Amino acid sequence: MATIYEVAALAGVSPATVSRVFNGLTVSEEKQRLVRDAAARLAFTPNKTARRLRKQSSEIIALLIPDIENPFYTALARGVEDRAQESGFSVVLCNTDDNPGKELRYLQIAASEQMAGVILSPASDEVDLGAIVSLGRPVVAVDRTTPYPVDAVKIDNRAAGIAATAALFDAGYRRIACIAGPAGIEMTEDRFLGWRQVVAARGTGTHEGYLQHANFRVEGGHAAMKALLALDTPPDAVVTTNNLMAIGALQAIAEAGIPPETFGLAAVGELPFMVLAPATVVQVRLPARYLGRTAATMLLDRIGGDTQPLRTVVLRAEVSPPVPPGKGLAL
Amino acid sequence: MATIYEVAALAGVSPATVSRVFNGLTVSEEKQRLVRDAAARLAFTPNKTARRLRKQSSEIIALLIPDIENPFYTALARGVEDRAQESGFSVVLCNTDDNPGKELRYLQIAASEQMAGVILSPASDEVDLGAIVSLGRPVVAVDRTTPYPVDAVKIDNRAAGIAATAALFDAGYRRIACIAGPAGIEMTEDRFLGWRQVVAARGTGTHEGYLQHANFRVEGGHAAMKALLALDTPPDAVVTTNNLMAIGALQAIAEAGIPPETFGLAAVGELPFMVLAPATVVQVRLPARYLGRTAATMLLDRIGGDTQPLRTVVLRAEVSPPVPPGKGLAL
DNA sequence: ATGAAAGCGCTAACAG
DNA sequence: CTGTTAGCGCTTTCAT
Repeated sequence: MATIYEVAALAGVSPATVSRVFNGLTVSEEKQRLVRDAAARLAFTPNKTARRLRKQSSEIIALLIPDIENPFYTALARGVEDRAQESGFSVVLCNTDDNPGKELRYLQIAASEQMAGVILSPASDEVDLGAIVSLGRPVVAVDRTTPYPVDAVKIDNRAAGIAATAALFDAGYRRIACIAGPAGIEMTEDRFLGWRQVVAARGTGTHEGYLQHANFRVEGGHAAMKALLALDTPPDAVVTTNNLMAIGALQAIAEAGIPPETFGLAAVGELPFMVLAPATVVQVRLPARYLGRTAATMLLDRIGGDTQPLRTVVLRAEVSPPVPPGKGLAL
Repeated sequence: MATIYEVAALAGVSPATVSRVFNGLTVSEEKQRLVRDAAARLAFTPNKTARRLRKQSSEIIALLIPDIENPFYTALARGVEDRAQESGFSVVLCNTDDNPGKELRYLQIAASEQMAGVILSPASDEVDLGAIVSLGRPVVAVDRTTPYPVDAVKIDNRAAGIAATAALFDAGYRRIACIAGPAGIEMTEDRFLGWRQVVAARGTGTHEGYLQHANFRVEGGHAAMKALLALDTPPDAVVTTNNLMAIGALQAIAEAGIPPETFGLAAVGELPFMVLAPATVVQVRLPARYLGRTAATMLLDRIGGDTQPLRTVVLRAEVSPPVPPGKGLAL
C-alpha cells in the first residue's frame, strides 16, 4: 500500500498537500491534478487506521443486535446500513445472542476501535453504557429500551399488543392466551400489557395459565404453546409478542393435530417467508427497516454534533390487512 | 481513555513494560501486578487503532455476503462468527447485495482497515481479488467460487441438483422444470446441470422452456414459476436452485389455485421457518453454518501463517428425510 | 496556498 | 528482565 509520502514524492509536493487533496481542502488546481495522477498511478488508498489514530474517530458505526438469524433484526440492519452508506459510514454488525457478556465485550470493542457511535438493542436492562457515553460516543437504543439515558427509537408496543389481541376478538375468539418474551424486557412487557388490557376489557375473564413467558426463539414459542394446549381449558387463540415464537406456536398447533383454521393466532411482528397464510394469522407489521433507518439518522445527527435534548421516537405498527377468504393458501 | 504512558507512570514502570504485560510477554511477577493494578484503576483499554497501525494488521475478518436477509447467509455468518470468536477475532459483516460495485468497495475497506483476512461469496466472476491478495491478506471463497486462485469451501452443487431432481422422480413426477439463478454463477449452474443430467437420463425428454433463469430472490422464483405455469405443457414439478426462489415458486403455485400436493417442489437449500411442510417439498439441506465455520477455520489457518497449497473443501448436502404422511401439516 | 514538523498510542528492536 | 527510542501513516497547527 502506497503512503502519502510516496504520492507526495511522485507528485513533487509535500505530504501535507496530498492529505489536503484527499480531504477536500484548498489546494491549487494544478497540484490537485498532480496529486491525483500520482495517487492513481500508485493505486494509493488512504490508510484509515493512521487517519483514525490521528483523528481519534472513524466512520464506522457498531450495530449490536440480539439475533442475527431473526429476520426482524436483519431487516433492521438493512435500514441502518442503507442510511449509513448514504453518509459514507460503514456498519459493523455484532450479534449479542441476548448475552450480556457478549454485549459488554462488543461495547468495549466499539470503544477501543474508536467507532463513531453505537446502535443497540439491549440484551438486558443492566447494560452499562456509561463507559462509551463518557467517551463522547453517541448511542441510540433501537427496538428495546434501556434505563440509561440515550436516544431511542421504538415501537408503540402497547398499541401493538392491543391491536393483535383486538383483531382476534373481532374474529370471534374468546379464550385468548399470550406467549410473551422473557420477563424484564420492557418491549415484550408492553406488548403483553396490551393483551391484558384487551382481555380485561372485552374478555370473559382471565384464565389460569394463559400468560406464558418464553425465550424469543422458535423453541420458546413451541414449548409455551404445548403448555397452553395442555391446560384444562385450553385457549382458542393466542397472541405472541414476537415473530419467531409465532412460528413455534404454529408448529405446536400442527403437531397437536388441531386444524389451524379453528385456532386463532396473532403475532406482533411479521412471519417471515409466510407462503401459507391461514386467514386466522394476524400479523402486526413492524416497520423494522424503517426503525433501523431512523436510528441511523439519529445517530448520524449526533455524530455530526447535534446537541439537542435526548429524543425517543415512537413508531406505530400496522395490523396486516385481514387475509381475504380463499386467498390465504389452504395447503 | 487512558494510555500506556499513564499506566506506566502510575505503576512506576516503562511504557514498554505495560505493553509487554498486555501482550503476554515475559515480565516479572511483581511488575506484572503493579501494571495490572494501575491499568484497572485507570480503566485502561489498549488502543486497538494504535496497535493496528503499528502492527499493520488487526484481529478483524471481513465477511462479504450477497444478501443479509437470506437465512442461508445468516446461518453461514453465524458459523464464521462462532469460529472467529474462539480465536479472539471479530467479524465485520458486509452486505454486497450481489452488486459488484459494493463488493469492490468493501474489499477496499477491508484493505485500508488492515483487516486480517476476507471471506466472501463473490457477487460476480469479475471480482478483482488481486489487490487484497497482493497485500498478503488471505482470502477464502465460500459457497460461490471465483476464477481467482484462493482457498474455497463449497457445496457439491451438482450432486445437490441431482438429489433434488431424483427425489421428485422417485415421487412419481415426470415433467420436472428447473428455476435456476442468474446465468454465469458457477454455483447455480452446477445445480441446474445436476437437474439436466437426471432429466436427460430418466426423463421423458426435454420440454421447451422448462429451464428458467431468475434472480436469487423471492420475486425471481415467483416470476419464473408463473412463466412455467403459462407454458402449453406446464411442468408437474419444479426444482429451484436456492431457498428463496422456492418460496416465490410456492406463492405462484398457490396463486394459480393449484392444489400444492399435486405439484412437486424440490429446493436446493432449506425453506426457512417452514411450519407448513407439504409432503411434496423436498429440501436438500445445505450445511450453511458449517460452511461458514469451515471457511473461518481455513482463513484463520492462513492468518496464522499456514502456507500449504490452495485448498478447496467440498461439502456434501443432504436430502431432507421425506416428510412422513400426515405429519406435514395440511393447512 | 503550501511546507515543516509534531504528535495520535502502540510495538519492536536494541541496549543494558 | 526492563528501559529507551524510533517509527507505523496520517492530520494539523504554525510558519512562510
